[in-house]
Amino acid sequence: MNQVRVRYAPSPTGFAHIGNIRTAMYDWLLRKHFGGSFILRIEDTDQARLVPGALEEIMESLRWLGMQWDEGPEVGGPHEPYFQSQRLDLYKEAASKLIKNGSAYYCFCTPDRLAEMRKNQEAEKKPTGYDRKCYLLSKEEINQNIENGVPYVIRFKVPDSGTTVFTDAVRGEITFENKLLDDFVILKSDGYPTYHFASVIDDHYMEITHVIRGEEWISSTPKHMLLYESMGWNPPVWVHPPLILGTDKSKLSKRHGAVRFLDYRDKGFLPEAMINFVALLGWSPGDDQELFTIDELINRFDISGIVNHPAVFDVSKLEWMNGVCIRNSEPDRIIDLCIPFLKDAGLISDALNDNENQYVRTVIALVKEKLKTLAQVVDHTEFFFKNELKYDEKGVKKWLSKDYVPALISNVIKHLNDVIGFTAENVEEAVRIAGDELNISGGQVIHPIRMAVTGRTVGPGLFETMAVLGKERVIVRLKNTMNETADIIAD
RNA sequence: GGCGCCAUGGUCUAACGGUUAGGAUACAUCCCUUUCACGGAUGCGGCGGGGGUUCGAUUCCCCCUGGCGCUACCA
Repeated sequence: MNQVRVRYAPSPTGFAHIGNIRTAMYDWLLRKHFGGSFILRIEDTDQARLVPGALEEIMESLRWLGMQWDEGPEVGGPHEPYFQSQRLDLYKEAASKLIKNGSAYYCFCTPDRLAEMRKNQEAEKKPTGYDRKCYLLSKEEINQNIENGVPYVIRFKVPDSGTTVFTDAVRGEITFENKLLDDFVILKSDGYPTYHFASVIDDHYMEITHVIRGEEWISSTPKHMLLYESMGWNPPVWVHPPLILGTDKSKLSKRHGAVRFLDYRDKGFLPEAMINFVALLGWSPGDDQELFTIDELINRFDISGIVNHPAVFDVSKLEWMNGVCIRNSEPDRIIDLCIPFLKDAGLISDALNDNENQYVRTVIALVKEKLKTLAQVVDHTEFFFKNELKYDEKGVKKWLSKDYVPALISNVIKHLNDVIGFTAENVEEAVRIAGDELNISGGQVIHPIRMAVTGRTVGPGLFETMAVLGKERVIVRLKNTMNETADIIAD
């Protein structure tokens, strides 16, 4: 394939979600694979629904993933402006061309009449659609209305018969009966174009080669085809990836929890994991590989691999993949990314001195391999930062209620006191000797000690943990344990 | 209601007429291990139904069913 020109054309009426971003991702992958241009175009034609901050968030999502656009806001390009609200003249000009060649007409019907009409159609179980009242208006009536300042829209005149056929790159040929299509509005009474119109005009002028957009647009594509035909233009390649569904199998939306794409960043997912996972929601390389670097993805991505059936978004596989990415990452990177989570949780202060910083980094490194998300670092490391332990009740009952435990703890304390150089090796030796002296072996020593020192049954290696915590804290915790867990044991 | 798209284990998917229907995830068990995680092994679990076409259908065609989408002066 030659160079491609693809566009991601969000409307800033809400926050970017998984589905939106996947579309952008396919645009970007195609652009990276074949070369060309990835264009970001803002479809801000619905002035009533604009959401402040939405555009910033969309751009932030793309930037976080490293999917920089070649043309668009902030970077400009040969087809400026990239905001539809700044291209109104273009649409007006195109609309009057369509009026001139008989493909479109003025409509002065009020919203009330339209609603009434639709209500009646529904009551009669008839297909809804504009009844073409204004199509029959005479030139005089039209001019009169315009002179009188009657608000109007411009509608596209859909052919009464025949079919409109187009080829979707993932599903093949799709046919629609023209008579079932509505005379849709192309220019609204506020002078703004509708999506259908603006996107066609812009895609043409911006020389878009592939329109990639969600499957929900298939039903609108015949309208777009008709528009291209009336303008005398060639349509782009249509690519409609399948929808991404929530676990209830409906189109992913607000009620499915994390709608904001950036929520995944905030929960501690890595960008490469998101790219890897989301790319696979609706695309398959054709073989069994499913762990990809971004370069591999670029290399292997192809429209022919886009599947034609919807995918349910299941976070558990994403978590697995994110864990893989975390483990494959350099420790320093993960540590840097984890620190903000610890700060947000109040476990560490905003300004760390060198010693504290070193301690934090050591602690995070200890649990890196266990993390599925960066946010989990908080739970995994809490006992390294807080001296009041949250004792795991089951663990206390299982390991601290045994008769030998108090004596064991005392003996461990005694030997630990003598340790010079509180390293994992030295600590292990001391603990093991303490156990041996009382004829208590292996797990019977380690589990109670872990409970006493961390409050938990699971964690990093016990001796490393103790070495990192340091002699003082370990001994204090050992001394306090029996007191602090007495209630639980008695219960 | 009309129109359109889709249909392989719970989930993501492979298979382009002939396979014991493959992989991943999740779950379970076991091994490894001081625990957890990782890793290794094993197990559980699938072609929505009915007609055709064919020597032979998961695969091609039709019908049904089911799911989803669209049906705005929203995108």
